[in-house]
Amino acid sequence: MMVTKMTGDHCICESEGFDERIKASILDDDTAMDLSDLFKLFGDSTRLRILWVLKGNEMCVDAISTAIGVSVSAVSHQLKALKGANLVRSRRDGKWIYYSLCDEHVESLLAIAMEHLTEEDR
Amino acid sequence: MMVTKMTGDHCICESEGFDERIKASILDDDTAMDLSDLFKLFGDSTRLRILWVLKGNEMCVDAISTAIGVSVSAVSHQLKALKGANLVRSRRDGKWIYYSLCDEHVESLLAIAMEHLTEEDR
DNA sequence: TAAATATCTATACATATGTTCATTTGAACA
DNA sequence: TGTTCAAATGAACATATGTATAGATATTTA
Repeated sequence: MMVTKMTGDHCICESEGFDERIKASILDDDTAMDLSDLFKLFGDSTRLRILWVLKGNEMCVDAISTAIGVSVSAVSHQLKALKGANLVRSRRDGKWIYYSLCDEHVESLLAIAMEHLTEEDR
Repeated sequence: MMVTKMTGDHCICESEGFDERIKASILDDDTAMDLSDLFKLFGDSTRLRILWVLKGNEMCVDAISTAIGVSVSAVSHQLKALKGANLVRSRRDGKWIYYSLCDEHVESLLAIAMEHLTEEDR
C-alpha cells in the first residue's frame, strides 16, 4: 500500500516513483463522467426495482408498472434511460414491448452491491 | 426466460407459477433504498475519481484534492459520505488523516462498470 | 376507418444534490 | 498559550433529477 501526503505545494511520498503511480491512477474527466452516468442509473430506487424485476423475466411496461407499483409513464421514462445505457433492451410484439436485461454486467453489479450491504452490518 | 404481459387488471403469463416468480423477484422498498443510496455514491464523478485514486493508494485529503483538482472542502465532504457507506476508511497520523478503500467491493464495482462501458461501443 | 389499448414524449414542478464560502475543530510546535 | 496547518463542518446557492399530467404514437381489432 502506497502512503501519500502533501507538504506545502509539493507532493512527497515514502517510496520511489510516487508521482507516476498517482498520476497513472487518476481517472480522466471523460471516463469519470461516463462511469458516473452509468452508476447514476443504478442510484434510483425505481430504476433499481425495474432492473431487479427484469432479472430472469422479460416483461412489458404495464407488467413492470403493476409489479413495482409505479405509474406506466414513470416506468417508461426510466426504461428509456436504462435502454440508453445498454442496460436493458426491448422487443416489440404487436401492441406490447417487452423489456429484458442486456447483459450479465447488470446482475453482477447488483449482486456485488447487495453483498456489500449485507456484509456492512456484521 | 419468463415472458410476461398484462391484460386488463390481471397478470397473465405463458407458463405456470408466474405470479410467484414475479413476486419473489420484487425488491422491497427498504432494500431498494439502501441499494440505490449505495449506487448514488458511485454516481458522481468527483467521488468516483476519489475512489479511483484511492485504489492501491492510501492518501490524505490534501493529496487527493491536488491529485484530482477538487477543493479540500469538497473532497472532505465527499469522503464523509463515502465513509458513511463503508466504502473508505480513515486513519489519523498526527495532523494528517489518511484515507483508503474499505474492501474489494469497491474495486469490483468499478471494474465491472468499466467493462460495461468498454463493451458498449463494440 | 374508428375505437381501444400499450407505450412514449414534452412540459412543469418540487425535491435532492454538489459545491463554495466562512467558520470551527484538532494536532503539532514554538 | 498562541500560531500554524490539516481537515471537518454548516449554511447558502445553483443545478440536476424524478414524477405527474396531458397529450401524442403505434398497433390491433371491430
